[in-house]
Amino acid sequence: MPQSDDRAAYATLRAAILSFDLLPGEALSERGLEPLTGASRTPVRAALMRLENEGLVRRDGRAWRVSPIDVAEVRAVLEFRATVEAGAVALVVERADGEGIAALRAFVSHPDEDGPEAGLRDGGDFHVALARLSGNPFFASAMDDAMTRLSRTRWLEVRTEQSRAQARAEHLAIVDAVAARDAPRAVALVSAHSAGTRDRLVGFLEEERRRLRGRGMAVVDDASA
Amino acid sequence: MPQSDDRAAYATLRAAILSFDLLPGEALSERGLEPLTGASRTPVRAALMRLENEGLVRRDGRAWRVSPIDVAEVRAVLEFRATVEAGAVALVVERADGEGIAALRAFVSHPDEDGPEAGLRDGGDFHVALARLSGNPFFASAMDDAMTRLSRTRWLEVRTEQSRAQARAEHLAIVDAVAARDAPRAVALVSAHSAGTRDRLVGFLEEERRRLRGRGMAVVDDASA
DNA sequence: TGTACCGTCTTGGTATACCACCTCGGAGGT
DNA sequence: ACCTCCGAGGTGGTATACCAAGACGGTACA
Repeated sequence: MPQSDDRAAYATLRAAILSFDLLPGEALSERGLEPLTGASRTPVRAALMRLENEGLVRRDGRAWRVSPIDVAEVRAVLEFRATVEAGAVALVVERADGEGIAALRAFVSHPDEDGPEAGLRDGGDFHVALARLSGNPFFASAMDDAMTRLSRTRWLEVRTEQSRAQARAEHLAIVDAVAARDAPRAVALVSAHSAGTRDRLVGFLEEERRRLRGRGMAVVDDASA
Repeated sequence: MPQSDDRAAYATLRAAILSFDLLPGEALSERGLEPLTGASRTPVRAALMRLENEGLVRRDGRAWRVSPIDVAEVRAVLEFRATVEAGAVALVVERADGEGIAALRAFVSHPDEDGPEAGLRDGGDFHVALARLSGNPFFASAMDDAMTRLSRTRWLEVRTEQSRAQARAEHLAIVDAVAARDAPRAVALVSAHSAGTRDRLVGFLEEERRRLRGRGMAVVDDASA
C-alpha cells in the first residue's frame, strides 16, 4: 500500500482539473501536488506528462500550469472534430453491425437520469462510441482526445433542457441514418451537428468569458499567439 | 553536464527505433537503456512514455517493447490520414497565403539531393507542412503522428526512383490545385494520393513481411487482436 | 524422464536525495 | 525615495536506493 499506483495520481489530478477544483491557468508544482494525490513526485510527474498529452496541462517555461480555457483551441478542436467525425461515420455506415448500432442507440435514450452532468457525459460518450464503431482506433482516439479537450467548456452548451433535448434529437437522427445505411445523410447530419455545436459553444464562450474569469479561470483568445 | 537532458535520451531512442537499430518487437528494459542513452532511468522512463504516445513503443504487460510492425495499424493509420488530410487541404485552399504555398512547393522540388532517405523525409515533411497550412494545429499534429507511425514502413514505398517520381508528381499536382484555389480538385487529388499510398504500402508490406521477419523484425497482422 | 516446486535474479514502480537554475524579496548604497 | 545587487527559498531535472512482483532455471521428487 505504500504504492500509490500512478493511475490514482493521474485520475485524481484529471478529476480535479475537470471539476475546476484546479482552476484553468493555475500554476502547479510537482511537490505541491504530492499531498493532493497522496503520491510522491515520480507518479505525479508521470501524471502531469500524461495530462500534458491530453492538453489538460501545459508547460509555462519549465513550470506546470493547468491549461487555460483557450477560445482558439476550442474552435480548432471543434473544426478538427467535425472532419474526424464525418469521416468516422462514413465508415460506421459501412461496417457497424446491428449490435453496435443498438449499443449506440442506448446512449441516446436515458429517460431516467438527466441533468447537465448526464447530458455532458452521455454527449461525449456518444461521440466516442460512434467513432469507435468505425472499427478504426485512430478515429476513436482522436474523438476521445477532442472530447477531453472540450470537457471543461462543453457544459456551457448543455446547461438548458432545451439544448440537451436538441442534442438527443440530433444524436438519434444520426443513429437512424446509420441504421438505414444512408451514408450521405449520416455524414450531413454529423456535419450539421458539429457545426451547430461549434457555433453555440464558441458563442457561449464569448458571452461567458467575463463570468468565467470572475471565478478565477484564465480565459485566453489564443495561447499560441 | 551531469544532466543528460531528457530530450537527448528521447532523441537517441527515437533514432534507434526508426533506424531499426532497435528492432520492431524487441524487448526493452529501462536499466538496459541507460548505457545506450547515457542517462539514468528517470529520463529513459520519460522518453519511453513519450515514445509510447507516438506509438513507437508499447507495453507488453509491465514490460516495454518496441512496437512491432502492425499491418492492421498501418492500414488504420492510412485510412485515418486520408480523412485528416482531405479535411486539411480543404482548409488550406481557403486559408493559405502565397508565401505558404510557395514554401510547400519548395518541398516538392529537390533536384540536387535524392535517394530513398530524402524521398522519405521530404514525403513526410510535405504532408505535415500541408496540414500545417490549414492553420489548425490539430490537423498538423494528427498528420505528424500518422507520419511517425508510418516512418518504419514508408521506405518500402519509396525504394524505386519511379515511385519517388510519382510521389513528387502527385505532390506537385496537389500544390497546383491549392494554388488554383480549386478545393474539389485538391481534395480529390489528396484522396487519390492517399489511396494509392495505402494500396502500394500495404501491398509491399504483405510481400516483404517474410524478408522483414528474416531480419529479426516482428511483423504482426493485428496486435490488438 | 518428466514434472512440480522453490529460490534467485531482473523487472518496473516508487520514494527520495541532490543539483542547477531562476525568481523574488530584502538590504544597502546612491 | 529609488535602484541595484545579492542571497535564500523554491522549482523542475536527475540519479539512485528500495520495494514487490514476475520470470526463469535448477533441483528434487514421482
